[in-house]
Parts: sequence; C-alpha cells; structure tokens
Amino acid sequence: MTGAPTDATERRDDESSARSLNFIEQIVEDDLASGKHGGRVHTRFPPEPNGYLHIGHAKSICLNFGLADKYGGQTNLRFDDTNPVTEDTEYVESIKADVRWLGFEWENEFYASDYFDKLYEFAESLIQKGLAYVDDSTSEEIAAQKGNPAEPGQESPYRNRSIDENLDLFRRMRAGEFPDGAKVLRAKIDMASPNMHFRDPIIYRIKHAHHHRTGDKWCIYPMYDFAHGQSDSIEEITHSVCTLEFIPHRPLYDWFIEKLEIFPSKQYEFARLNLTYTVMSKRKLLQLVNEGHVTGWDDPRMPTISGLRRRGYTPASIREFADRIGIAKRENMIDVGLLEFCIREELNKTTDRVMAVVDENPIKLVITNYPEGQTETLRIENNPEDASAGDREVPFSREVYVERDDFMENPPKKYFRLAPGQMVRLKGAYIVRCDEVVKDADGTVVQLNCTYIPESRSGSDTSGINVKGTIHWVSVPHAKEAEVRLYDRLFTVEDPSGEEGDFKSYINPNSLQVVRAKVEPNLSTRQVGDRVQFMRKGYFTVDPDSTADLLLFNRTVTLKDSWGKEVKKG
RNA sequence: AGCCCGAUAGUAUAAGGGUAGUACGACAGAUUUUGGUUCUGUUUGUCUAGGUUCGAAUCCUGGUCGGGCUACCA
Repeated sequence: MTGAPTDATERRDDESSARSLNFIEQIVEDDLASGKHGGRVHTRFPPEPNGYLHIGHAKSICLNFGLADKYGGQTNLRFDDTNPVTEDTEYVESIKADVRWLGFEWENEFYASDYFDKLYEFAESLIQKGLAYVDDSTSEEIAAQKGNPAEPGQESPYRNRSIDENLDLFRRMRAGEFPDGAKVLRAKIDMASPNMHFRDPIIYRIKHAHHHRTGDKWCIYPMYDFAHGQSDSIEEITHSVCTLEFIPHRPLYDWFIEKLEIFPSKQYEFARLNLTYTVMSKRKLLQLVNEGHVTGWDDPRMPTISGLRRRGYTPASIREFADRIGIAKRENMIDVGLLEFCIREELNKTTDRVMAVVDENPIKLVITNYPEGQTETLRIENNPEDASAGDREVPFSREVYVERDDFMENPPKKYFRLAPGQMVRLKGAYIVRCDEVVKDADGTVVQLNCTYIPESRSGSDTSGINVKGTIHWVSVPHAKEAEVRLYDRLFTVEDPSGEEGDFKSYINPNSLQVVRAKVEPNLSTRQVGDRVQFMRKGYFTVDPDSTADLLLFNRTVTLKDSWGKEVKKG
C-alpha cells in the first residue's frame, strides 16, 4: 500500500505528464480556453490518392485523429483529388484500409472533388471582385514572369483584362473551348511579393482528363492552393495540420479565406518524419517499386503501412512509435531503432515462444546415451512474460538439429554454447555434453555426438549441475520445413537522400536473405498474420504467400543481441 | 541576395522568467532454463555575443549554423 506522500508524488507526475503537450495541443487548448469555435475541435487527414501511405503519414494520422480523440472532436478523411492525371481509386482503397488498420475511424469521408462546383463559384466570385484573371501566357512565360526570390516578377500582359472578359473566358475554359495549357486562371495579388506564392498564383488549369470520381464533367481543375484551404473551410475544420513545406502557403491560405469571406480554418505546420536507413518520399518509394528494387508497395522492407503490416508490425506499435517521437517544428531524423524498440516491447509481452533452427545447413546433435527410437513429449511454457499463455507439447528424441552458430570448436572465453567437452541445456529438455565432433571430407562439422544427463530434465532437475548456456533445438524426426525471410535495413547509410548521388546506389544488397529452417511441428497450425518469437532469434510473422505445404515466415525484428555486439567488439 | 522556419545529451522530446527532466541508445552490474525480458546504476545537453531581470533554455537585438521558398504537383 502506498501512503499519502507517494500518492501526492504520483499525482504530481500525472499532472506534469498530462501537461507535457506538444505545441499543437497547446494551441488547441488555448483555443478551447478562449472559447474559439464554441469549443469545437475538427481536424482532417488529407491524403492525395496517388500513392500508398507510409510511416510518415502514420505520424500525421495519429496526430490528427489523436487530437480529435483527446479533445472530444472529429476527424474527416478527405482525399485531395484535384489532379486527375495522377490519382486513382486503387489508392483510395488502400489508404482507407491502412487508416482503419492503424485503428482510426473517420467522421466523414470527403473528396476535394465533392467541392468542384463550390470551388468554381469561389473562383467566379474572385473574378467578380477583380481578384483573379485569365492568363493566356504559356507556362514558360509565366515562369519567366515570376522572377526570383530576390527580384520582383513582371506583371502578365493579360493581368488587366476586364471582369466581364475574365468571366467570359473562364466560363469558356470550363465549357471546354480551349486545349490544355491554353489558359489559366490566376489570382491577382502582388508580383513583387517576397513570398513567391503571392506572385499571382495559378488557381485553375485546363486538363481534359478523366477524373476518378467526377468522370468527364470537368476539364478545368483547381490547384492545391485553391482547393485545400477552401475544403477545410467548407468542412469547418478548426485546426488544419500539415507539414513544414506548406508554411509559405499559409499566407495564401489565409488570403483566399479572407477574400472569399468563408469559415476561418487555420493551418498549423509540424516537421515531417524522417527515419534512418530509409527514404520517405512518395516519389522515391515509387521508384523502388517500379524499378524492382522491392517486390511491391507492401514489400516488408518498405516503410509503407502495408509493408510494415506484412513485416509483422502491429497497429499499436506504430501508434506507440508516433507517440514517442513527439511533434515539433524542428527537422528531425529518428533512429529506426526506436521503431524496433516499440515492436519488440509489444511482441515480448504478446507472442508465443517457439523453437526454430533458422539455418540452411544445421548441425545434427546425436545423444549417444539416449535410447534409439525413443521419443518423449515435453511441456514448454509459451511465454515467460505471460503465464496465461499456457504451455505446449514439444517432441524430443535422440537426434536434434541445432544451429551452426551455437557450436564452436575453439571458443573464446565467454562462449556459453556448445564446444568440445562443454555442457549446455537444450531448452525445456536436458543438459548435454559435447563429446565428439564429426566432420565430413571437407572438414565441415556435420554432427556432434553428445551425452545427456537423465536427471537434468527441465522441471525435475535433480542433477545439481548449472550450465551457463541454453540453446534451442528441433527434433530431427519431428521437424517441419519452413522458409524464413530475414529482412534487414533497405539502405546501408543513415540518410540515403542526403548522400551524394543517387539514393539507389546505397541500397543494401543484403536487405533480404531467404533461408530454409527446421521448425517445431506445432507451428504448422499457425495462420497467416500470426506472430511468434523464434527463441533467441527474433519475432516472426506468417506471410500471406504461405501454402499448405510450406510456411513462410517474415522476420519482423531480431531480438536484442548483446553477445553479437560483444563479438563485434572483438 | 530577399523572405520564411528552426537550433536543449548520440537521436528525439519536455521545462510557458525560478532545481534542465523523460524516452530510446551507449556503458557497468544484478537476475535469468532465451547472451531475450526485468531491475539497478553511470554517462552525455541549452549554437554564439550582447541586452532586459534579483533570476533567462525561456523575453529582446546582432551573429553563426541548418532547412525551405522561384511546378499548369500536393
């Protein structure tokens, strides 16, 4: 029982952790305190349906949905589909599946294209106010007019057309009278602004393209800057959260809202996620897929949600990760080790331990004093972290497979595994001593002849012998075959995008190693998506490509390996 | 060059003028039938120069460094 002082301490800790808000939560709480929007919090997650979601999006999803959860608000899922040539329903479906898999449910499913009529009206009203004009300049001419950040731009020769002419031209653009690129609608702001986005930004362009939702209804489409803020406003989004690169767009976001006199949504920006040993841009991920460096968007080496899912990551571990990395404006590079920590932390508590000899070419260990033909069934606990996980039956016999790594003919001092004359415990079974090493013609160790201590059986050990090492094993006559895919980081350098030259030249040639394994027979009952710990090896999940004949396991993450580290240090 | 954003341990992230804290990592030890887990301990930090103040990571000014801005992409 704890006394009053401890309670007080705990309460203070709770309060301080509850008060440790990220800067966006602080803004929300300030708004709540001042009664802004009647205490309403409404966020949105606005993906463009032109690619798959990745862990960086997960950060944004957790932020947006998390804000609404925390403050009793709502979150819309809104597809930012204003560019018909790159967008597709395939992506819409995968995005929805990924958001749901992460554990979030949206209030409304909206599309920027739902607002095309409204947006068109907004554009006309801007023209009526003398704040937009139709420009016949080519894209090269417009780029040239823009000037550069240090020097003011030049006004377009079409800038001072009359309102009536602009209206007529814009309507004819909509009616399809002009080919792609012939004209654009531009906001009339300030060609000398130090903010390049204010130099008469294009707000509508002609694209005779089929849209995944509106079909062929439109041949003019709004640009991001004339769709995003307005969509936020239409949905009465209170806090429109996006990444840093949109900071220069914010004055424009506010300008349109002010001129259109619509609901004053506000934009706030945070720093996107960067992870070591990977790339995060959609463009680069698409390249990896298209050029065959990975097997697809859901390749377990990809930082996509679907890749992580196939790799064996859980939604909770990703949410935990998003929570731990925090939200700030400073650019950051998160150690992928933190992601690995999050999944290990969860899987340690939740997965059954099983034994698998993950070795193309394991060593056969023969127990010379164990009766030939005898088999016994051992009961081994499934999870030392969770008594309720129960135990399982594991067959044991005279011959078992062990890993080549668990034997050394000339071991260093602190090697606790098999070596000539050395004893180890076979996990859940007996202590054995290595008596004789059998090699083939090439001198490769193929078999270890051992003797076992009959009184050392796990659970009823009366031998009094203490051994330092315990190794896993699989009974030879009972072993099942499996294929195991050992994944490693996709890149050899921490920041592939920051290195000289093409990021693809830093791809890790050993990011995937496919190995045969001998596994415990009870593993054959596992289903696709099940997760287990291969004792002493790591956490694995059953891949969807598994067949009735052959189970395929993907390694989610290795166990921490302090011995391996010791060996590396020399 | 102009404008914008940022700068707290190795990496992230708190401290809202009053003891620089937390997590991951690293290191050391204990426990352990997983060299896992767990537990304990150690280590390392406010970019810089001024100013305001009894007191500055925090407010102000200059500088330095890093990032961004000149798509009919979002």
